[in-house]
Amino acid sequence: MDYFSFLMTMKKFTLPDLILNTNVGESASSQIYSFLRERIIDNTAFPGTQLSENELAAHFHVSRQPVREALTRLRQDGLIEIIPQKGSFVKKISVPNLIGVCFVRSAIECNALYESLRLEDASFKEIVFKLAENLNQQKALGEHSTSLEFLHLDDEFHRLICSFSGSNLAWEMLQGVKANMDRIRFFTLENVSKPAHLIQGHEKIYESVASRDYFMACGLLRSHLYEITHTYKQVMEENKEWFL
Amino acid sequence: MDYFSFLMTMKKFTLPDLILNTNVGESASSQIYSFLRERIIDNTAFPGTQLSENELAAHFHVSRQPVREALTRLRQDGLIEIIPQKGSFVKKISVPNLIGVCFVRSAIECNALYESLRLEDASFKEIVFKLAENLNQQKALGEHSTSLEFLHLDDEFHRLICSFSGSNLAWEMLQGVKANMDRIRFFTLENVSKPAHLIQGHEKIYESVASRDYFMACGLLRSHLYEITHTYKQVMEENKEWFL
DNA sequence: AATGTAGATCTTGTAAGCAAGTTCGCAATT
DNA sequence: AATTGCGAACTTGCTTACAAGATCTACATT
Repeated sequence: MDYFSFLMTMKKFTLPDLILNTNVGESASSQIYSFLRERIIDNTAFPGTQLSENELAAHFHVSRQPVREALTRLRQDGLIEIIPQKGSFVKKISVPNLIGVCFVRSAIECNALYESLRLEDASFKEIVFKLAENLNQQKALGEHSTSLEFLHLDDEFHRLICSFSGSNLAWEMLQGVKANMDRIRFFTLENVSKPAHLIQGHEKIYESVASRDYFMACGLLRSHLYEITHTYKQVMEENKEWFL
Repeated sequence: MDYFSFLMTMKKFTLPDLILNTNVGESASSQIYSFLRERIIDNTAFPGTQLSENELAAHFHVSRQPVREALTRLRQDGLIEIIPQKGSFVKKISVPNLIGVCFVRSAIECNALYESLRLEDASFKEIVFKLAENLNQQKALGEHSTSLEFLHLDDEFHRLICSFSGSNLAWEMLQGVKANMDRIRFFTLENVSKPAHLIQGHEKIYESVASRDYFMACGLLRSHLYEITHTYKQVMEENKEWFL
């Protein structure tokens, strides 16, 4: 049993003492925010976990103030819930929210594909080339990759699709609502939707895009994005208390 | 010259002393956040305005902490920029961001229209009925309304369109990215895109939706949403220093 | 007159402590 | 044994105070 698995068996979310990087231009609260956000998305801090300001402050060797700011930002992200005089808790995964995110993602990514039709040829080919590159990296990783490594490549693939819209803005906006979905993907990757399967999906999408078959690409992309609305059920079976 | 206009002529953003509601369950920081967010969207706190933590704390008769939390949330919304040891400033309006928001909105709202085709008849008719009701309210307000009143009805119209997707989630997600767009709409409403014109647009969209002409409705909605990418230019001419 | 430097005065970041509400356990009482 | 009540130990919200960097002004120097 590795360290993170061990943590997940504990009732309270505990951390090793962590020394924040004081030399870098990043503030303490910002570093704490990034750290906690990652721990929530990779489910080290699983749904329902209590995040105590005092405890976190002690672990990071800072006062409560920077921790409070980090928690405020996490609440804004919809990842935690702060109840006055009770505590701060990692939110449970909301299935309606998951479906909503799928809808928003497929709406935006498919429309980005549609915009690609208006793109000038050079720009179009540039993105297609980057997609091919990314796909090769996915294959190179193969089954030997960790979930986190593959997730980054998967994100990059979909970011490139969004860039067909002419800018990176659409993808950036998706980040704000994507966190809840990523928490589930972290699990399905190891159980149901393994990398090999996702790579197949990406490959089909890529081929349709490259051959400028918009309708096919759009349909495949939509199915690909909505896959999680089926696969989450298996994760839910094993961890019912994590879902809302 | 009314009070708000007066404020807008000043270099620093100043406020009258405001007493926060202590009896209500809402925290001080939350009240300050809501207040400042509205002032930024209605351009009382115009782009470039400095928001001093000390000054705000004095005006609200609280310490810096709740003000800091409010500012942190505003930064997360992309409405202000906090520069350490320099100050917090209302962000300028970004034209690329505006175009990005238009893209995201039209992608989501048009896809919601598409989902309406799968909706069962009763649900469909219920939303159409609400749209008609809303449209009547818009007409009732007429030209005698304030920008803010009309904006609320306009928002409700588009929220109803999003509800064709089966839930309110898509609209809620749009709120996070819509703020920058609303700042411009507040001006164009009084200069270029007057309510009467927008009501005409809404009416045409409504008719297409009601007669289940998906392609027409989608096209009209898209044009309607992208209108601001042309009308903003007039506002920009008069206030170049507010734009990025 | 132009320039450079020191200091006062801004700014946000962080620390430490108090206030008020919730929860949980232990002890006294019935 | 069951229940009730009090208190200790938590929680977050807010206040106050200090730290450190940025900026502007006034004065001295060239």
